[in-house]
Amino acid sequence: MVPPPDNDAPAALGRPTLRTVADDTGLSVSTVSRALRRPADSNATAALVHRAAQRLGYLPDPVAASLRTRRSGVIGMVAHSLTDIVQAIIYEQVDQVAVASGFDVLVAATKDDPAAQRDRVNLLVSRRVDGLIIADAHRDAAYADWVATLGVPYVLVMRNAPGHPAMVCDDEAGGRLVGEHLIAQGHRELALLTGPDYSAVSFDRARGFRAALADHGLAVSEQLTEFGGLHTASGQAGMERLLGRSREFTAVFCCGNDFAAFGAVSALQTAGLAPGQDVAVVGFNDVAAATPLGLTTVSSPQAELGELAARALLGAIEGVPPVGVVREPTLVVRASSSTPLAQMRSSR
Amino acid sequence: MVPPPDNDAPAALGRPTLRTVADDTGLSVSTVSRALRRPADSNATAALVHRAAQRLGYLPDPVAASLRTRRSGVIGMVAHSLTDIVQAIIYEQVDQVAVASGFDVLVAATKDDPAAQRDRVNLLVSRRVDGLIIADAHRDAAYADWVATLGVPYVLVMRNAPGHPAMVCDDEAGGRLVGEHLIAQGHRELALLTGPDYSAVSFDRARGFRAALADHGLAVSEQLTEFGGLHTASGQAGMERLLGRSREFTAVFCCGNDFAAFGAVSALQTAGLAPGQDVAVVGFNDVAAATPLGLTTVSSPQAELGELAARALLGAIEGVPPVGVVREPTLVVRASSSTPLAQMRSSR
DNA sequence: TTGAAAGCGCTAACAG
DNA sequence: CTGTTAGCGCTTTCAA
Repeated sequence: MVPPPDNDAPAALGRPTLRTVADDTGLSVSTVSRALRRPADSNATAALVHRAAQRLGYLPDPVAASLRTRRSGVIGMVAHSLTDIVQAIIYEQVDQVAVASGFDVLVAATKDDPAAQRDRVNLLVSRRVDGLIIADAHRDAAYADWVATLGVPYVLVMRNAPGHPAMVCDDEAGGRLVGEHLIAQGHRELALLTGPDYSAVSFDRARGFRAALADHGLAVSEQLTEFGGLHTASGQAGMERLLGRSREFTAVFCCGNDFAAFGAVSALQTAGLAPGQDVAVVGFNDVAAATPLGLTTVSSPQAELGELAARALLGAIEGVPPVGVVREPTLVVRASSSTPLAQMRSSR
Repeated sequence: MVPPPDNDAPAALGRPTLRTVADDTGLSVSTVSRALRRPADSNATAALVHRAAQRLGYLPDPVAASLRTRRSGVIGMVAHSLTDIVQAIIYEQVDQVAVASGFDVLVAATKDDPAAQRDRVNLLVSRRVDGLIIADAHRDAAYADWVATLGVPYVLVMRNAPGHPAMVCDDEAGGRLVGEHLIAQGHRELALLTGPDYSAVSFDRARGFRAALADHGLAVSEQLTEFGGLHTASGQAGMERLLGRSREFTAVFCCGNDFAAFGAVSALQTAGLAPGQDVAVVGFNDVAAATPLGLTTVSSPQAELGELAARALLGAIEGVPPVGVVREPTLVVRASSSTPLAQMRSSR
């Protein structure tokens, strides 16, 4: 016969568990578990247990609890890249709201790769996240549609996808603002540096821009359209290709983001053209460096969208169906586009 | 007498478990568990089990496994903020290396708040992370010392703390490079916009800068020292305070980072001073926007440090004690400091 | 209120 | 190689 385990033995090595606290207080594990989830002052036992737990340095084990309850107090956020400042800002807002409500946030970056999107989301779900914030949705909604089948509450943020709850900026309006502004400045030969088409964000901005031009009987020629992407390097390369083909434009809209615009500015400078003086340049997002650079750009309420997304998700976890929100962007005019065409150096 | 549970009953609703696969194949749970961890082609049973698992849509439950094995296949990274591009770059490298080795990464941002540092690390540890990457260490090593007591493998990155394995840039050398450069350009009245003193990074840069000046019998006066922080807003405010007090400087080193330098540039512009022409400006990190702005700065191998940290941590998890690495930075001279003092507009 | 007991899904001895 | 048995630490019926 094997001797019965000695339940009063001090817990082996390692962190104290409920058992440790139970043995210490002479109570049962279940009583301790309950007591710990009441306020410390609700009850004599609760007080006793909280004190003992404190003294013993007990910390709850969320993974054990999670195994049992099938919820984790964690929400997952999937971004395309956290080196994109906009995604980082959203992440930080989400984190802040979540932590204030007793949740924690796990992030995952996917680089917009569909395989990574599946893998990361599956991991998050395996880890029992109570909800998902999707910041890297694609226009073709296959990804978002799949997320919706998972049975986990979710909301999209920044990037829209048809038929899903999303907290987004009105990017088409943003594109229009830029188009109207440049036309008002006298520009007629307009170039466009696009962002990735799979993102509703850059797609809609380009559409709005084109729509504004169309309203004035103008258009961006094929010739003056190039891919500018989301990075300084891709923006620079795009502008170099553009310049290699034509200099018959007086303004360019970098609809991907300000970083692409920074790259475009570099390329223009290298080509001996002064942004704002020879070619007007407009970006999107109004990141910090846009100010000292004097870059005209469109400001969108990124932090607010992150906060809205987090709140909507927390609501969804409580059973309140999330409802999408669209916020309006504003144009921020700076030196890179504030000189009317007529006064620019090489205006034709 | 309670009837024995019907083990052959189909698993209730919900995801298939090992039990589901076991029942389906007529094998035991443990056999299935083992088979699933071998290659599918190692064995007739393994093949059978893998096929069944596939067919039933079985996905392993990492939280259950983690509860049992006390390891998770997850490494934790704690950063001060992911909106700091440098921290984001490090995160992405860590993530990449980790994922390639079958690990996943959980991030947490602390804003350098000690309470948040404890909370977030505790959370990560509760979630059974197999190792920790600390990117927000402080110079007073209380935080790092505490992390070391946790019994979880860890490495520091970017920010050093005495007595801990760290992958860092030689920031003092970086500060020296800046000092030598500005002196060589003819500057004698030098201002310093500091970063937070709790970060070894900005502290060491300031020290190196001062040491270089001292080598030439120069010094930064109290009068010309201001806090510039790590953000555009704080850099701008710092420069405004500086300008409010004195214009007797011809160059400024913003040792916090390039964002602080961007803020300083804005403040100078607002004051009617042209960076590079009236006042030389130098930043640190060489972020993307430094190029179009023509900001002189110091380039440090951030991505490499992230990669090194991840590899060192993975080694540490295997039992190989991590050893710190120091990488040398390089100066990148651009327009904001390339005009010698003698040729600058308001040189005295 | 409290405690005993069962079990979340998995892995790890230990026998066969 | 296989199955049996025992938990990991926690929550949650269910009785007392």
